[in-house]
Amino acid sequence: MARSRSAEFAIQRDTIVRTAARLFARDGYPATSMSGLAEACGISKPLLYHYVNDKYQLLTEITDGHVSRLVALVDEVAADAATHRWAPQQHLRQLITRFVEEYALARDDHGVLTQDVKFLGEADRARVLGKERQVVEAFAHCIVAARADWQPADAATLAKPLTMLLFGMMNWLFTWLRPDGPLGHHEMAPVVADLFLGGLPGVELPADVIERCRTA
Amino acid sequence: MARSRSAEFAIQRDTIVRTAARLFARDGYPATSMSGLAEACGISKPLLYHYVNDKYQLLTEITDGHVSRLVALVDEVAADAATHRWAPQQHLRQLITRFVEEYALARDDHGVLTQDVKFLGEADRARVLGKERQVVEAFAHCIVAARADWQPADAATLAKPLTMLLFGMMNWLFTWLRPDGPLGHHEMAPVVADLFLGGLPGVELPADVIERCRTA
DNA sequence: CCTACCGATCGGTAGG
DNA sequence: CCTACCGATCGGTAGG
Repeated sequence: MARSRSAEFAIQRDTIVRTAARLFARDGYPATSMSGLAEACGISKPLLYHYVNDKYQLLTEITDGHVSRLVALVDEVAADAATHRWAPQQHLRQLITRFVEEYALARDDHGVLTQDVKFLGEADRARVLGKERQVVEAFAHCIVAARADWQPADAATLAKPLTMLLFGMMNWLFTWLRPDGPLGHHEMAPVVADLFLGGLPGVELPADVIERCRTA
Repeated sequence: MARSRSAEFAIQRDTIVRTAARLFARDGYPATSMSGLAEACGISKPLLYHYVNDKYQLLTEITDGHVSRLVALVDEVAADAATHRWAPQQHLRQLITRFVEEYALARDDHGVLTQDVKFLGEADRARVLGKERQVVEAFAHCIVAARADWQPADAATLAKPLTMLLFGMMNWLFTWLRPDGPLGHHEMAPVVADLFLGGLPGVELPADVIERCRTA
């Protein structure tokens, strides 16, 4: 059965969005031209504008689509954790593994998310950052559960910063990990988990810093 | 005593380079216009071009200047380590502290280095990445020394990736740490060191992965 | 002849 | 679905 016109349209459009993500990730949003994108897609510029409204629409679609999948991934892993009654450490390890896997699959989209979110307008940026915050909170909640010795003030001060250190490792991964290198993301995910879970029990802040943050 | 004309020139020029770093870090190199830079400096565009040859010169100066200070910083800390006969763990902790301190002082420059190095020409990029590699190797050397149990193949496989995880945490720090927040980089540097040094002893890769990387 | 600097505009190219 | 264009703005420089 032949595909309908709208199915053909959706396929061609998706190719364009994938190509745009690749170029945005490589050159950055402002340095990517729509002519260059048309050329990379093997189509004319007017035809490109048959599939997309404007350059900005590509940016919102790539960033919002990716961060929405990350929010869904957090929920998926939480469901698995409930089913299997995972300890917080195992839950966090699974979050790390699944996120590194997703980042590898959506390498370009993730590059655009970390690099070009600043070019979103205020409303779109707020929506994307809101979803990022949901993801961060899921990780932070898991980290707090893994540190049963923390007082509420310790958790309030340290959970988010430690989460961001973890995201620093994961987000930075794909800036240096070569896809054709001997070590892939599949080998690195457990290393990230081992390093973070191994270091987590020993992290603490001086009591006066905790107190200052609590009253700030 | 009045400053000489060339001293006035150097001061005004430095102000321009600092402002360019701030705008590049905020908006990215391609999205920053020379008209906007001139306006931010409170001077006309022709006067801006009296101080700098072109836009690209600003990018090379900011990135190369910053990474050169990082290379010097590595040597400084190595000298301190030799003087005080620091253990590798203490040496690494000091590297982390001093680097986080330098990143905080040169926040804009570091943002430009991590974000806009791709807009350098081939020769300039090679020079900057070469200096980055020097810095990475100093950290990696320290990490290997801190893991006395490693065989040469373990060190060859794990040292660079672990170094990059550490740089991921440090480089990502200033994307989320608010300068006016209750927690500053001064409090976060020991947290980064505790987390990394606490997790380092427990990190390992399966023997077959080490073997595959050794023969790759 | 040098420096410091302005108002105006250059050749090209961006998104659309 | 292409050629031919636009309003604007880019990086960089002219004359005075």
